[in-house]
Amino acid sequence: MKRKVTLKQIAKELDVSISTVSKSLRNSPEISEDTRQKVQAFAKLYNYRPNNIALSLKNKKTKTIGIIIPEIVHHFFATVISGIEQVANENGYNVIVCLSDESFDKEVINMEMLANGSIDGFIMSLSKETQLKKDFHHIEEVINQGMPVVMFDRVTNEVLCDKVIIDDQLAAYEAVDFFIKNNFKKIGLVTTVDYVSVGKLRTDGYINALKDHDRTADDAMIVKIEDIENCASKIEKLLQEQKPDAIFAVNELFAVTTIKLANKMGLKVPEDLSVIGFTDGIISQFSTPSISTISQNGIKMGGRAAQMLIERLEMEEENELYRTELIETHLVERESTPTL
Amino acid sequence: MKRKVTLKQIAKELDVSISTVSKSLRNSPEISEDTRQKVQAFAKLYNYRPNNIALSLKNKKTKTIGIIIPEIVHHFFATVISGIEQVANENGYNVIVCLSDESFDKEVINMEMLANGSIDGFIMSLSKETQLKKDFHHIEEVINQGMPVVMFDRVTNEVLCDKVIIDDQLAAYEAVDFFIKNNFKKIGLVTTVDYVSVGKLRTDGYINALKDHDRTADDAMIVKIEDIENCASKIEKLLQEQKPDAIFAVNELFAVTTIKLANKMGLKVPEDLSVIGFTDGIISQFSTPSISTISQNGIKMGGRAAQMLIERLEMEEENELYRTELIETHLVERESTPTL
DNA sequence: TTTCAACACGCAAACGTTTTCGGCAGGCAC
DNA sequence: GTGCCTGCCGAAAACGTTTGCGTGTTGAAA
Repeated sequence: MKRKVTLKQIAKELDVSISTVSKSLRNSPEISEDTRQKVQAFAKLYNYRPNNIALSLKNKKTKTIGIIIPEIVHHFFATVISGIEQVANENGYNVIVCLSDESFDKEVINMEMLANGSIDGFIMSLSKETQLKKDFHHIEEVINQGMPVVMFDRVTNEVLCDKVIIDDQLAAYEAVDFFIKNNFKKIGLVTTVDYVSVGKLRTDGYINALKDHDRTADDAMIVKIEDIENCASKIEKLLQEQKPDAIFAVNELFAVTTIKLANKMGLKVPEDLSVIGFTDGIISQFSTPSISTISQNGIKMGGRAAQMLIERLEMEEENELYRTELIETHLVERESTPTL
Repeated sequence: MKRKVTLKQIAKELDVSISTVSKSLRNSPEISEDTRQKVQAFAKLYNYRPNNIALSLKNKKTKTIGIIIPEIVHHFFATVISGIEQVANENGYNVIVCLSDESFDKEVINMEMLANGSIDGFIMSLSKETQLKKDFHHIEEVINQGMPVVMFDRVTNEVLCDKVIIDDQLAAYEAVDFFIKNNFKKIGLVTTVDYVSVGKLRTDGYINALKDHDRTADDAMIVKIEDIENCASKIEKLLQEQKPDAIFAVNELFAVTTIKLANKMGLKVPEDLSVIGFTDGIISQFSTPSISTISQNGIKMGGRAAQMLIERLEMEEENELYRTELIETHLVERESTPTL
């Protein structure tokens, strides 16, 4: 086993100083052609590669981006990571991934862990618990220490930083608008509890769309789900008692669950019930019927977030001007809505 | 903005030496109660945290695990990462994720990038291209440099290292065995091209199960798919010409695609055709009908891989004895197979 | 022969830690 | 008064880099 070779070892072997070796490898004109070639040959032979940690310490840059997300076993977040990783890689950055598991404490611990020099900046999406507690001091703190943060998807207005989101409210509006324009009468909503920021926005979009068409949003037509495991009865109740002809669900899990329950009750989708979901993930594509949905391009979102972070990292002067970028969405029509 | 405070700054403020500060914070008995308290109070006030990079350089340990996988937008790999992250976190490790995108070159570049000090060890699954080329010198190299590697799922016998896999052949055998025991006559196989290691093993399991029951594996009953985008015609041909009553598919994408095509041809699942897939992912759970499948616990797989790696990292003496651990699988019966 | 520039290289600091060792002062025993 | 021990602290090395600056040697010009 041959261990990694260092400048010091090369210097010793060739009987020159460490600085000579370093300069030779970096093609400094200070060094004679002769020794330079000798050193380079030797370095190549022993496959010398500078130690990243030492470079990080010296340069005070790690070329590493920290990602903190609630879950990775979630297609949307996986696509975002994929987008981040791609852009990061193109720019010579690595990504280090931490999962908060929707827990405030884990989010805080992970941030503190990474903030102590391991990374140059954060890309994150808030955990549910953090959104519930509205406690963002851990984020404020790293920003105060001069470490840039880019938030995506689940963001908050209470923290000043770059953000990249979709227009959740508008997207939801468009889905409901689609229903209204196509003459659906009783449009139900399956959404999250209000403290989930994106859920709330999508709920607002639903309500506004109805209002703008002179309909009232009836609370009986709205189901707010806290826990996906125990949501069946609530959705069944909505389907049974209100007999909606269309359902807008704020994520694909809610959409597919609604469809499954409807099927069990003898309702055919899309004949008896039309469904539009949110997030164009695996489920929407492959379930039967495939689900019409608001596409939310995670790859693009992650890519933009990474770009914004890297731009800020490589700016000379600091800039207090924070941007919020919108990633466009659109309705993907599939089998769960009728072709008209 | 207050930047991160260092030992040096504390030392200067309190007019003591750096070593005194360091020792005070680590509760060394060398330091008087008095100064110790003073230093600790000051450090707490300014929220001192040791710099990870400096510690890594000094200790020659980064407490970071490098993960290299073909894709993250793939439920199985996401669950594996989740499992790795959990165990890593419990042991004070972080994970840094790189994606090879199924490309040999990206796999090599990523490994070289991380091997230069950024991480303590690798957990990886081979890219398709690497499996095709059978070129593993990049892996041999990092192992030679004393950096432990744990491979999972897509592994190779040509590299000596710890591995964690499922018994792909046995699992496939059991799926086919299930069909045979339940009196299915014409059992088809939808699999990958042979160079994908796990695909080949599952194919072998299929063949062996047939042989053991005195049936011959007919090539006409086997479809080998290179590219999921252009597989429809091949599968349709199998369904049409051979009229199988059961299909074993080596992953869930193949399974759901087969079901969709069968539906299009007017075949009902499971009445006219039974299907068993592989990998208990989102698709299998939520498609209609839900798909019977061989469950492959990614969380457990990742967890075991992380344990093996960390054990090896924290061993004193080096140990050339490499283990291959098997994660058990089982058949999850759902709607795509008849209840008997 | 002296002077000076160019050339080639080494020294040392710096990044932020931890830890070994040595030193200084005070107190105690003789 | 001398010697020694102990308690407390600081200097310095080490991890692996990069880089500004100092220095010695060489050759040519004066």
